[in-house]
Amino acid sequence: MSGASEKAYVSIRNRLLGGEFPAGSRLSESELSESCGVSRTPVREALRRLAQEYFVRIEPNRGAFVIDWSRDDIMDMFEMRSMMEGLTARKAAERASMAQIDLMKAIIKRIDDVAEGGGPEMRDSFLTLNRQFHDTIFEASGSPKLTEIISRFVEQAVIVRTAAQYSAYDIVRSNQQHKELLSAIEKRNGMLAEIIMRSHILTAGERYHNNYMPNEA
Amino acid sequence: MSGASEKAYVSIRNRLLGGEFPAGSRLSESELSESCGVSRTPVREALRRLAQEYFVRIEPNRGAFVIDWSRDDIMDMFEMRSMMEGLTARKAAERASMAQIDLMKAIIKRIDDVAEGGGPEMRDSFLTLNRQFHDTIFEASGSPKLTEIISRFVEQAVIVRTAAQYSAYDIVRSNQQHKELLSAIEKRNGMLAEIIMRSHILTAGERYHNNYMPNEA
DNA sequence: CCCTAATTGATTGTATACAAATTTATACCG
DNA sequence: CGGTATAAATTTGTATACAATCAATTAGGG
Repeated sequence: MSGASEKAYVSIRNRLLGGEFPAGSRLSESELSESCGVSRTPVREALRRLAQEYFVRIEPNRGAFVIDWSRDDIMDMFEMRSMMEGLTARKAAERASMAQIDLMKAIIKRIDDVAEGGGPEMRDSFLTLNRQFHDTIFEASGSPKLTEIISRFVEQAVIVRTAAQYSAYDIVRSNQQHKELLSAIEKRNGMLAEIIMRSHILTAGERYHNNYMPNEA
Repeated sequence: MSGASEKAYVSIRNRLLGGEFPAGSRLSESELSESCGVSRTPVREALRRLAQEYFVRIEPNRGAFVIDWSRDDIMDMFEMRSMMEGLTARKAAERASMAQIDLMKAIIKRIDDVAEGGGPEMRDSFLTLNRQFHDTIFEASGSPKLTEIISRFVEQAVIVRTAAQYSAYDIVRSNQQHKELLSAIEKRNGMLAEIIMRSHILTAGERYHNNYMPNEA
């Protein structure tokens, strides 16, 4: 997956996220091949990968088309993600090691620092740390296969696209939920951890809904 | 995806399900290309597709390896599936049309007939009808994108592999749960429908666990 | 004798050429 | 003028040839 294939994948994916291709439009292999500077073979591979991540839909003998996501679709994805990550949180509460709990504590502290410090790179730092926190939960759940499937889901078009631009206040609020979640995990209260995680994801969905779709479109 | 690519996919998938390739073993593109009667190009495409369905894992520059699933992994998958299909059942209870409810009724009736009739094709008929029933729930949930994602999940290696060989008694029992589920949907009781569906899937998981892994392996 | 390094062999990754299918354009008929 | 059928052009699908990477083996040095 490295070399030309990866190059094509990154290029097309970035352009899709940048909104260069309108929803429903068709992606020509030849054109992509030219603009990516690789041959059609790795372009085809990249398109299949993007289809797996629901960026595009491939119709046999017709090509790749940019997938359109409705508001309802996106909220459904948040709901699904809330269930999936809720499940891992419950398992993490049952199985997390002390080292993993300490790591989560450290990440939470760093997120607080980031929110307090502010600055232009605040959001990027938060996204990275937030990702690390959730990955640690995955790790602590002790279900590698399950975790891989959910990670793949989180990599999907919608989820990636909805990586919201949090304000400092939003970050503090989100991190408060992290603290509550960690507390539940420390107490080995799986059910509580699950509910808190679901709430955590669903409130993120609500925030997205309010921020990015204030009016009917 | 038709033609040579589909041919390679079906061939490799069947052989994987038939246990021809041991877990962890490496799949050579050249050998598959030869045995499938197509060139390496569609074989590579088929392997990527099988990687998406978690039949194999592809390591860059190293090839495709048959994935091994532990008992815990499989039970995790049932748990995940129970949540996913529970979600669609809840939505179906809120949105199902009369025509869809009637269709489910008809399918339930046909499953009862199949169980009563017995015969050698009983299990195949049940699997088909059972699939139709669950697909109707998906359809009735009114969330096409969500449904597509879940359908893809159900197509995965583990789920397909665990399509258990039900006895006539098991079929009757499973169909009883279908009836309870449909009753909840008719009453527009989403929460009840969700719980019944989750129970339905999890009991299937238990049955698999008991039937196929009676002893520690 | 063991460990390291280079070379050989084999396998995956990429590019290109060709085949098949679809879309578009055009000519013909009603 | 509209509709259908045919034909050309474009695009995807497949096969093959070549390049790059990785595994194994062998040669060399300690």
